Amino acid sequence: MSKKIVLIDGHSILNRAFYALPVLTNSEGLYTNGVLGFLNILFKILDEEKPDYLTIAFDVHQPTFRHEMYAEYKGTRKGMPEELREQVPLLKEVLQAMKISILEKGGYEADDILGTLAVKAEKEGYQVSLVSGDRDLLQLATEAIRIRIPKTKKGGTEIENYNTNDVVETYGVTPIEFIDMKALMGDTSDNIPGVPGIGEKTASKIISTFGSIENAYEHIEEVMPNKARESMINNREQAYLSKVLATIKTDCELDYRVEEADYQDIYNEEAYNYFKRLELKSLLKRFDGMSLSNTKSSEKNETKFEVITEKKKAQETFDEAVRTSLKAAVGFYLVTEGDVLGLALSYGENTCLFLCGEESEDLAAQDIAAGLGRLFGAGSSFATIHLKEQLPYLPEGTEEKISDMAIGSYLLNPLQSSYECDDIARDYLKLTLPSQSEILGKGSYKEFLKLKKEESTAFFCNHAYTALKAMPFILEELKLKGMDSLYKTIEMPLVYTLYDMEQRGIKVNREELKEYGDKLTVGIDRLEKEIYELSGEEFNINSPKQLGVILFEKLQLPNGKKTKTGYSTSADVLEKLQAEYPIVGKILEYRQLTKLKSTYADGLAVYIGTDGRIHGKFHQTIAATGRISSTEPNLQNIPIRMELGREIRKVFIPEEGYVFLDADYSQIELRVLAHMSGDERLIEAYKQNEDIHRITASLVFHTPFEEVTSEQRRSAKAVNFGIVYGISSFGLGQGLNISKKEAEDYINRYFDTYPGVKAFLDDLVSEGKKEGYVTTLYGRRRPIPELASSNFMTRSFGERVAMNSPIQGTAADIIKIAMIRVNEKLKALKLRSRLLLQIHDELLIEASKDEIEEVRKLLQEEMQHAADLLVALEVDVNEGPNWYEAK
DNA sequence: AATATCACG
DNA sequence: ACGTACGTGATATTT
Repeated sequence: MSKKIVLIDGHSILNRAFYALPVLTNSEGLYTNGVLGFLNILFKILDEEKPDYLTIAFDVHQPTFRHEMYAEYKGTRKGMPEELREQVPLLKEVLQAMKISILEKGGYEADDILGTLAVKAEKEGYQVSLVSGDRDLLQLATEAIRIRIPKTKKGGTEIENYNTNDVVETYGVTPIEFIDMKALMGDTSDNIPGVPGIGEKTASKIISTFGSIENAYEHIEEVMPNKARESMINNREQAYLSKVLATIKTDCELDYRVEEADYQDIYNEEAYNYFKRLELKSLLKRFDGMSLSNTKSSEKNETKFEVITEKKKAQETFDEAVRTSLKAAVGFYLVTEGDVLGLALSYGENTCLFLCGEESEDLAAQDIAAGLGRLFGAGSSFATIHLKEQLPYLPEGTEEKISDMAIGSYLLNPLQSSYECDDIARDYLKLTLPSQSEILGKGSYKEFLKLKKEESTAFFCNHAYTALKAMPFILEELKLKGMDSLYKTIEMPLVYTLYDMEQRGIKVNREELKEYGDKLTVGIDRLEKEIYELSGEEFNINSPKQLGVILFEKLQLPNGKKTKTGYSTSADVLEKLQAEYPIVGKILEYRQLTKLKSTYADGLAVYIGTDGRIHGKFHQTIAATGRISSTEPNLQNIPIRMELGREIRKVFIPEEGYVFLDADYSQIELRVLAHMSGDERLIEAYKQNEDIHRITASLVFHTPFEEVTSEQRRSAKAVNFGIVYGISSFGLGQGLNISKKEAEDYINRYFDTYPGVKAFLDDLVSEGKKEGYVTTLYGRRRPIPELASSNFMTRSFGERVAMNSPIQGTAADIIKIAMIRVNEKLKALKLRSRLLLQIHDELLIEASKDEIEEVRKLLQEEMQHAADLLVALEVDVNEGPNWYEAK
């Protein structure tokens, strides 16, 4: 293997890092977010590549014509903010302390320095990684030079990699041709004029056809389309100039020798002191082994993974795993894609991967199934990740034996955006693993196993390995935080419930859905004509930008108020104009219809499977409050509020011989509030078993119950909602369309009426501020970092979250308990009726006609008694031949 | 990839 | 004075 060198574009990465992270300072007031982000990326790359050499290049800020133009251009928008500027020297100091080779030279840009170094290193036989945030460098990609572009995705950084082929795949041109392509399309931020009228698509087409600008001019009469050809003819000079500007120099005069760029001693005392002073706490653990040895300690225990494709060897390994499972936990991960492709196992000190199917002639999926049967028969403690996806291939009866580390780490911190293996390894094992998209990209597991055997097997083994190693820490932490019961009795059993629901799916009448869509199309066409008529021209009504111009400029409608990047055309703005301007009503109606058509009529149709059912997915680790979410498609936002939309529920139907039973909690969140706050009057109000909004209105407005007007009731209802959302006078005013002052008055009256609620909400906020998190009745936590913010808006948001999360979260806990019990009970009683959907406070059951009464009772019972609160939970059950009728 | 809008609880 | 209701996901348009 040839030696590796990593070259980093210092300014570009620092810049990316700075904008990716929220502002962060140490206690001295030094800004550190850019430095922190830079170091995170640096360490990620070092851990991943373990290169032999490393250099970081900076351009010196003053010189070159090209650069001045750039500064000026940026100056017109926003210069480098002070917070970032001061981190440049700071970063250099830190890197110097780490004894990392830094290269900067006046007169050259970082691109040119990097280009020169990369080409030089390649010539000398090195494998080169060029790290930058800038796509310009793609022109340098070769087999030996890999361009790496870190992207700041939610939840961490991911790195896009480009060798020659990757550039071709992404842009349709070779790296060399990329220069010409860029020269044609131009780049304002680099001050490359390009050829007017040619964008990315056209440029790619021209260059992939002709190979270069020069050749394109030689055959200029063949260049298509006409517009591009003419523009090229008229801008010949500019095209050639652009090419010069776009070309990165590879022949800078640099006094640089690769051998001097080795980095031996990055974890030294001076560096440690810098990290400590900057309070880069998450990075400090990297210095743990410092005093023991100063040499390359990043060469940690490289776990060895074994790949098994022989039946005999597999049997023996299963034997060993079974023996281990009798006294210790075993980590596993089933690799599936339609079928089982393999199984990763981790036990004791051994981690291995069985491959079956196409990857092994000897080992079949049945062999793995048999092995799994033996293993789960013997052992009692297993750890994995994403259990729900593996359940189709696991034996029965694994409940209570398997832990899912993604579920556990979600409970420990529900704010993360993903709970993949690499996230968990980073958080609990301080291990840097490549993410799926980094090594796999967008390909399938099958391709992945074929093309990148070594990386893919390591990837799968890491799942089993990480599950085994991280699970004890996660379980311990859950216990410490009082969430072990939540985990064991709610979240893990729910995995199986959701799996059942996904498998069952819900039947949809395809023909009727089609008819519904056609009906919408008729209405859309009619409205479209009418709108064009009224506005005097044709335009794209779906474009808020174009619509804004038509309404507020051409037609001069008043109130072009709400802006951000133009006029707001949102429903609440338009509704206020509706009465006076007929076109506005048409637009609102048009919006409604197109929404129904695209999202529901057309959108749902593509998910109907061969069995005539839609098998949506339910996600358990998304919502910060503990709710479940639904995708592909989202079955939790099927229209109901408007009649026309509601109609679509008629296409959701039960199987022959079945009916739908729909059960929903009545005001579960308000009841939870009554319980948690212990407010006596609110509890009393519920005991009366009367319309709660009317009671509230009666109390708040000091009006006899019978005399409450519908207006008063509406206001009281809005206040009740507001309370649950984390009340604010502004928000309530918005919701009720009244002034902030009036809203404030309502809120005060409400709190006078229910003083216990006020005290409870105040307590939640102060608890959140003190502890950094709030909890539900079942111990589920929601951290609220916003409460510590000095920014008023951010902090206010945190306060509302502190008031809302325990209520919404407790309601979520309760219905989860109900779901598990309902599902279990139906199965235990051997009933054919089954749970299909959960919509936050509602369960939809497909009930066999001969079981209706039994199931109705069961639903009532289980849902009502899922929690024992100070106020009774009320459940309404409805029956119907489709979802529309059952609600 | 981000923004605007709107569907639900 | 600040400028917002809480929690999601899908689609179309624009950058």
